[in-house]
Amino acid sequence: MNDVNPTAAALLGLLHAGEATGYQLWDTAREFIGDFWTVTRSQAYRELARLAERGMVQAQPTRARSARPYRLTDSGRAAFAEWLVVPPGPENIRYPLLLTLSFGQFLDDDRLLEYVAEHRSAHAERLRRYQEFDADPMFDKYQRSTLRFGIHYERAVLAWMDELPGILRGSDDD
Amino acid sequence: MNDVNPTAAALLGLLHAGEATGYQLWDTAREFIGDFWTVTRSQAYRELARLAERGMVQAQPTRARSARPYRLTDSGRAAFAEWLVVPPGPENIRYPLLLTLSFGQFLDDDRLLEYVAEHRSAHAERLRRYQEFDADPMFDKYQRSTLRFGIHYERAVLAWMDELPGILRGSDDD
DNA sequence: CCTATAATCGTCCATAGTGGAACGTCCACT
DNA sequence: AGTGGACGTTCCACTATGGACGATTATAGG
Repeated sequence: MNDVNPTAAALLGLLHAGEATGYQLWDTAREFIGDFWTVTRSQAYRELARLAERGMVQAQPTRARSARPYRLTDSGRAAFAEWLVVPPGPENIRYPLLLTLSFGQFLDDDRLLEYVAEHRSAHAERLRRYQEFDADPMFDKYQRSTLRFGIHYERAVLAWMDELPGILRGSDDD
Repeated sequence: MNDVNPTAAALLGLLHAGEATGYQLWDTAREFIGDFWTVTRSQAYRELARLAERGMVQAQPTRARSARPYRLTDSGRAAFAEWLVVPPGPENIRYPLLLTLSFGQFLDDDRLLEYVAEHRSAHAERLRRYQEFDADPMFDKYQRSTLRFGIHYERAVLAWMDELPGILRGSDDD
């Protein structure tokens, strides 16, 4: 009926804060939900166009730089509310490093561990950033909840990475 | 040049173990790399067709049930080797529960915690399964490495979920 | 004030990934 | 002999990714 996909729903959710252009929505999506729900620019524009067709958002007069803000309609608000009460599905992880690792028999272990080390610094950096945010009182409890996920996740990844040299170099057999 | 996408590369990797049909590849991919790299059936068939066009796999005479096995060619082996030495990119997580959670202000906390509880049991079950595998000596060190990721990950998710009631119910403000 | 540079904004396109419907074949079991 | 389930393929609609291209506006330095 009025069903929207999660990405469209996210845009509707963000539009509750007031009208915004595709670019702005993409940008805020990146900042607020980008760590667990990617929205590309093309996608934002396409979903907005579809939502407009279906009357869930309404294009406003264009501003400078031909910026076209969209405003949430009642129908859009309703569709968002409907989407919100659908039990969320399982997560989906795509981790190229693990894919490479699983074919490790065709590569040398040192190379693998280099890849791991490169990723490690990025994860350490993200953890540091998350922990800064965590100390910041400006976030509400929902943002804090997702932030806490990030912290647990990054810590797990780091712990795992620290374990890898022992596993890979530990034994040459298998 | 001979660049293949990660999914195609995974199929080439699996084909090192001997010729296989699209169905078989999909099935083994699910089992071996499915936890961090999903390959759908349609995708497996499509990538095989593309790889065949490019001469990286070769269709063998069809067997029963019009099963068409593919065999790795030298060119395919080379393409896989090339792919393997490309540093793997960052992971990509799509977690609908976190998306819903980030819009938690429009939902009641009890409902959110119900969603969390439902997911929790699935994660607990996966952790249990992983830990069984971890005790099994039949896995080589590369499989064990990816398995260890799963264990760290599931533990992190569970720890996070156990923290949530305190965060969501702890304070009504923000 | 002027200009280079960066940020904002939109469109378009090729490629990649998801999920399920539809359909046929073969096997095991009753 | 019939039937349910596993195997196997095709096709399709929808969703997502990432980058190219081009235009406009803000802003910072000279």
